[in-house]
Amino acid sequence: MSEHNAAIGIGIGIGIGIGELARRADCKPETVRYYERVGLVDEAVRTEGGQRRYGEAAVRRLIFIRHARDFGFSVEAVRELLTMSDRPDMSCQEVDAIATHHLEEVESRLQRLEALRDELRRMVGQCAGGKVESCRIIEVLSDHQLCISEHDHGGADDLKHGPHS
Amino acid sequence: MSEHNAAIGIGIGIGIGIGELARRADCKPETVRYYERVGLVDEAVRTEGGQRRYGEAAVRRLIFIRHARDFGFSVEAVRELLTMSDRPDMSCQEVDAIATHHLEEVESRLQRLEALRDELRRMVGQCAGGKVESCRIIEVLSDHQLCISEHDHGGADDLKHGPHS
DNA sequence: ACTTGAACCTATAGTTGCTACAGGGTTTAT
DNA sequence: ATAAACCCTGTAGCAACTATAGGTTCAAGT
Repeated sequence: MSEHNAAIGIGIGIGIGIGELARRADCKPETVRYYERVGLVDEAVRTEGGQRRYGEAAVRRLIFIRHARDFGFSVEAVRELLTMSDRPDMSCQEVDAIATHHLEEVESRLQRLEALRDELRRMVGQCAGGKVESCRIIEVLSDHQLCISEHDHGGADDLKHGPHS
Repeated sequence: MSEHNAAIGIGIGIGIGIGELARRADCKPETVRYYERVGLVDEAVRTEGGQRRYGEAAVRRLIFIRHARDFGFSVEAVRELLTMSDRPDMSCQEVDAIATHHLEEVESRLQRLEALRDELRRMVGQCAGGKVESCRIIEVLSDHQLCISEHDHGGADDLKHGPHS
């Protein structure tokens, strides 16, 4: 049996360590411990010495989480998605709602980022390469009037916060 | 003279308080104090009672900062831009370099966000509205193979970190 | 059995750019 | 004189990790 399990990759009574788990989901051990702390992954079985050991289920769950995070879903959204994926009999309406909402946020962010890009292009395009004194970039930054779009290309925040649930 | 200054908006010996300053640059007093802490704005003159008072120069500087932040420049980038705008005789090469670099980052982020949007659209579009069991969204999240783009649509980080300097 | 070195443990602080308190003091207008 | 509106400092919080310090355990080789 252990040959079979070796082929699968995880022996039943043994399991893999946190490093190997992290490698399989393309993240770091710290991230896994973080997910455990915030309750996205269950507390792992421990060896006598206190080290975490994981099985196939944990690998699948972590890959799901990392993939959803890759898609930009917030940790809270991932938590909801996980809850639902644990209940296969449920209607997937809510899953769809979360994904659709997220898509909308990504689209609105895209629009604002495009406006920002246009404004930056204009700014950079107008720099004649002289002295700071007459630098178009500095001027635009000093005077909002010089922007085409009336205020708010999304703003710095837009580039920071992930779209939530 | 105080009538004239009232017209300008800031009396010479008096100055405005932090609240008024913040209002003029469309931010909050806390933000101004934060900028002071990190050295983006100078320490203000204080009243006898210890309250900050500002003049026109501070208003201009803060507006510049907020505008640059609106453009998505990081605080560190803003610091450099400020240093340069303080030296009008310098060549604006470096200004241009910062802005161009920032533009490039915005553009690359846009691309990844577009890929993400496409993937999300596909995912949402394929949801047939049945049970979670057969939910296409859950499936895609469980299995990266189902993505069109080979891995890495930018990732969650992309939606969080602002583009730096 | 022993030793080495990689992997692991916990707890805590740092990242970015603010924002939000708590628990006071000051200014200004009536 | 008193109240409303403003301001002060210091600290903690947000998201989602990442990094570090200082120690323990595991697995493999000799």
